[in-house]
Amino acid sequence: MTAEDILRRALADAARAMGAPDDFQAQLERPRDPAHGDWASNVAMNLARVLKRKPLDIANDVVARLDVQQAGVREAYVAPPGFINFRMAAGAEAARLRDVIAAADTYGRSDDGKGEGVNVEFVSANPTGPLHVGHGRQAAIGDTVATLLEATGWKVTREFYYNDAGVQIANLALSVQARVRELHGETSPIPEGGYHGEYIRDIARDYANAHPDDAMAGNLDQVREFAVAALRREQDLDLQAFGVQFDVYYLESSLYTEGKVDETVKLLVAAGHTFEKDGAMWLRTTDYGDDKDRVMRKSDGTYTYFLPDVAYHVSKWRRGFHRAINVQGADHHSTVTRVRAGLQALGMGIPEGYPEYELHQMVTVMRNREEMKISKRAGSYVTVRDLIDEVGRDAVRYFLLMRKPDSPLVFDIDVARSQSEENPVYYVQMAHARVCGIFRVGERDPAGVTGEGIDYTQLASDEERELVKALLGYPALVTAAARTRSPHLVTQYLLDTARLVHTWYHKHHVLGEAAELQEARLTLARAAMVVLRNGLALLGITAPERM
RNA sequence: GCGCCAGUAGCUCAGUUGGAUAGAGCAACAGCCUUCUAAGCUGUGGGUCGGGGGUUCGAUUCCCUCCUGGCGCACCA
Repeated sequence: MTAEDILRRALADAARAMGAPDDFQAQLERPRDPAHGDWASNVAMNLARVLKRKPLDIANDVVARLDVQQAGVREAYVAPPGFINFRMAAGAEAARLRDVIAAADTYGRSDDGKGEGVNVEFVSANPTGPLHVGHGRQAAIGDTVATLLEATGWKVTREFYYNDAGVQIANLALSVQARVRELHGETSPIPEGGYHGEYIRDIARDYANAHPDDAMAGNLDQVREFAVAALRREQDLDLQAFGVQFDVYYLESSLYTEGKVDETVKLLVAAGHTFEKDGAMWLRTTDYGDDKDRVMRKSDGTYTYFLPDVAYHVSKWRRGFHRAINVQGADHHSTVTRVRAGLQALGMGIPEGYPEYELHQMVTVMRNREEMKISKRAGSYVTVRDLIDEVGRDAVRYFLLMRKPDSPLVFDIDVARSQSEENPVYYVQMAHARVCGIFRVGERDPAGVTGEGIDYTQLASDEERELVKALLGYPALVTAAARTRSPHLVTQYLLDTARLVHTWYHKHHVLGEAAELQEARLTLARAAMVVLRNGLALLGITAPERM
């Protein structure tokens, strides 16, 4: 049990002894200002109302009841308006660096999820072109959320949903057809809603070579299959370059071929939430919070996109995922209510909040202080590949994760490619490399530094105490980031921790100090290495040992 | 018009279930390389947390309202 746990329990026990409710939870936090101690609690203020007493009096009573020597507390005192502050004994916190080092790669992991399954769906691009920056943001967020969940004890399935059955795919086929005909000197316009990127010409050329018998690309089914396969391959390469791997690729077309769409319609009709109007079949989504009812089968007999979406989520549920997270662009937020309404209408016992959505705002790419909108290959948008080629995978991932998903993101290529202090990803990696450098220069094997037999009171400076606190706070950070699905908390944490490492490194020398001090500092360096490495690993970013 | 998201330092953004004097990076200015990586460090200046109400011991955080910006409001996906 950590000092934090002991304190929390002691506070809650004292509070209950004074009349607090049985389920009372004591809050404990790291004060922003070190002058307020190493830990602080506001239990007295929270209890003031219930106990009908002044916070200061309560605080004093609580302190009088505490016996927290075992947690390493040197001093507990009260500060107005009723905070209880704790100061830890010298070396008491640093001694836990031993645990950090012992846990190594597993430091920060927990069993929050208790091994339960969760499906994380992201990217889910239509196979109609290379992945764009928005997909990149989604890939980075989705992959990292998945990793965070794995790190906190969930059994994660990464899933990619291919919309390979809609109107857009038909347009893709027609676009390729037009380019094939162009190869033979025909002027054949790209249809309305078609695709103009250079990659369409590549596919057309490949198709012509592969199917000389179909010179004018008259076999649209064949063209479509060819084009979809080509683009799926291309997207796979994009994802591979970005370091993202999926467990399941789910094809929208399979929902039709396996009869799941028809089945869903039947279930919805049977459940009594549908009606016919103007030759179309509607779902009464207003029963579930939508502002208007939605067409599910158009008057021409085809389905609107949201019906297969509902069928798809039924599939997730039936595959045993009682938790599903969809990472999508915020421009799709209107689907949230609809899909959930469809699932509710089925009356299958699927919870109201299923699936969860993690919606992210748009990405704009800047270069030379101007918005960059075109890519050579894709034409009308910047691709993930463009970015990776320009600034490298690590920087792309880090930059796309820096902001909380709710914020629009500005990707500044000039900053991302600069190898200087203004680039946060290098700043963090550099902190790791510097610490590694100590071991290299000192010809010490990091694995030999276990933290055993160390005099932790040696780590007494402000810089060391702050760094120790940051390193010890890592597991809580991972838990919080996973629970709130917030990768940006990790980038923020790494930046903060890297700063503490750099400051410490600059101010305190390790090699050549008196033996006890040197060993204590090596232990701190080793622990910092572990945390930076693990944190970067969560983001899918490398932790170089030298730069 | 309706819905969702945002509005915090010159710029880009954090701010954990409401806590103590609101933070970081960049930019600006002034310093630091015979010392484990200067891809680094130190210091300085910089704020009506969009406006106005409310809840409370306490609000950037919760509620209401208004303003501004982005996105979405199809028998498109």
